[in-house]
Parts: sequence; structure tokens; C-alpha cells
Amino acid sequence: MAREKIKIKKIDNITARQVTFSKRRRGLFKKAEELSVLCDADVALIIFSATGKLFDFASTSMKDILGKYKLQSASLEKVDQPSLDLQGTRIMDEITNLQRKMEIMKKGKLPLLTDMMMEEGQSSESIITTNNPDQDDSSNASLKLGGTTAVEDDCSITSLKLG
Amino acid sequence: MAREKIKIKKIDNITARQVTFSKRRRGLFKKAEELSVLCDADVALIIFSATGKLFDFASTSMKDILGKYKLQSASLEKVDQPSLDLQGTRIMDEITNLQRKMEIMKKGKLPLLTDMMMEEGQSSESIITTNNPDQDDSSNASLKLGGTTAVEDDCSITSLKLG
DNA sequence: AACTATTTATAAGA
DNA sequence: TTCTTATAAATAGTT
Repeated sequence: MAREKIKIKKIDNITARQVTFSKRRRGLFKKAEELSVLCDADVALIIFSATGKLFDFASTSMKDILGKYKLQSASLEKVDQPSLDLQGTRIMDEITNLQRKMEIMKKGKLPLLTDMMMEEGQSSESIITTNNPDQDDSSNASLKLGGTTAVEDDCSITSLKLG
Repeated sequence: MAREKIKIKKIDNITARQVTFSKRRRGLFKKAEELSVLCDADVALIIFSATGKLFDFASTSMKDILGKYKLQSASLEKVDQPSLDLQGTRIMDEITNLQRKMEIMKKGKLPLLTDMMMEEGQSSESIITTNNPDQDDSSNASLKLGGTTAVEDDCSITSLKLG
């Protein structure tokens, strides 16, 4: 949007791509915040750079917004859970959380450090199957569901503190 | 950004606010997608209107992105001490068992321990609350404590605290 | 929803 | 990374 019009496709040059990423990321965060303020909306924005670096913004609390998101999705959720009586409980979260940590340790790898605002480990087993029927027209809002939740990162542990 | 410059504060007029919400929401989604394409980034955007309607965008799959986000968070998370009310249950055994395995893994595969910026033990209690998603307080939503978090580029973990 | 005067974002270059 | 600046894009107010 400047000296020249560009096509919206992956920028080949790595340096140029990083520069553009920085600039546009800033712009996106700014716009996200403006929308939340102007229109009294709750906005959450999560960005992973091509290198796996995390950037995020939340107009209130990321935990709250993601929690609300899950609740909304809940009605459309496909169930494939352990035991119903444990669903949504702190116990299941503990197990899920520990299992994730073990996966990470097994791999000997870790994803990037991120902010520590979210202090929970909810299960993300839910599969969103359809769009929210309640949305208004003009939106291109879409819930996408994809394949597996594989964590691919080239980040190795340099030091690990335990206990 | 048009006929007149506006201040970034909650728009009082309801109609005007809704119109602006529609316009800017579209713009935000467009920018989010452009960023993901141009820079090969994973982007997730969740918006709740003041009336509680959900709009979302994900460059790949929302499930994957949120899963990755939580993994990142989990990697810094402290494993909670189990709640007292859960002691002696079968589920507790599961947790204990997993914790033991983790202990073994720690000793076996990760003898190198260092200390650093250990972000102290935050409780990782997570309870899926039963908040009503339709109750949004449109009065004070311009409060934000967001901000962005960035992670170091070299992707290395400097410290991880468990247990 | 369309129009358009302006503001804002930003691509390229320094 | 920050700044500059010409130009593209977004959008506030209006119709």
C-alpha cells in the first residue's frame, strides 16, 4: 500500500518478508485495539511468525476470551472425550497439562517462551464443526477445522530448570 | 481515517458503533489474512461484538493455533499441587503416575539444570467456568490490559520450571 | 450499500 | 531497526 501495489502472496525475500511482518504486525495490533475500544468488542489476536515466534494481543484477558470462545464453540463441538464425568474439570486439565509437558520433554524440544498470562491447561480436544449460526451477515467469520495438532518447531532447549 | 479524524474511544451512538464495527471488522480480517499470506505466519483472530456475537478468523486451523498457543503457555507453567478435594481419587493416581514418569524423564534425559529468569510458580488452576457467554458488560469494555508479547528469535528456552 | 474526502497504513529506499 | 515519503488502502461521514 505504498510506493507500489503488491500482490498478496508470500514474500520470497526473507529480509523483506521480515520487515513487512514487523510493519504489518504492528498495524494489525493497532487496528485490533482500535476496534475493541471504538466498538466495545472483545478482541484476541494470536500470531506465530514463520519462525515460530509468538505475538499476541487481547483486549481484555486472553484467558477469558479463549474461554468464551470455547464456550461458544461448545454447542457445535464434537465430542470425543475420555469420561464424561470428568469433562471440563480441573482434574482432566491436570492430566492434559501433564501429558503435554511429557510430550514436550520426550521430544527434547520446546516451543517458544511466551507470555504467562494464561495460567491454565484446558483441553483443546474439541473439534469445531460448523459456523456459528448466530452471526450477522457481513462477516467473513469462519471456523476452520484442520488436521492434527502437531507441534513443529526447530527450537531446542539450551537449559532447563526443574523443581 | 476519513472525512474527519476520530478519537479512539467508545463510540456512543449505537448505530454508528455498529456500522463502524462492521467496517473495521472486515478491514481487520482482511489485514489478518494478508499478513498470514505475505509473511507465512499463522494468525488467529477472535472477536466478540458488544452484543456477544462471535467472529473469527484463522489462517490455518483455529484448533491448531490455539493448541500451539496453549502449549507455549504450558511450557512455562508450573504443575500445580493437586487440590485437596481430589486426594485419594483414581484420577489423582493418574496424575501422580504421570508426575513420577516426568521425574524419571527429568533425571534421565535432562541432567543439565540451570537457573535463570524463572518466572515464579503461578497457579495453573484451570476450571472451565460456566459463565454465560451472552452476558457482556458493554459498559466498561474499553478497559484493556493487553499489549503484545514477543519471544526471542533464537527460539531457545532459557528456563523452565516444573513442579 | 455506495460515495468520497481524508486519514492511515505501508512499500521501498535511506 | 527507525525514518522518510510517495502511494495504496481504509474508513468517517454522508447520501
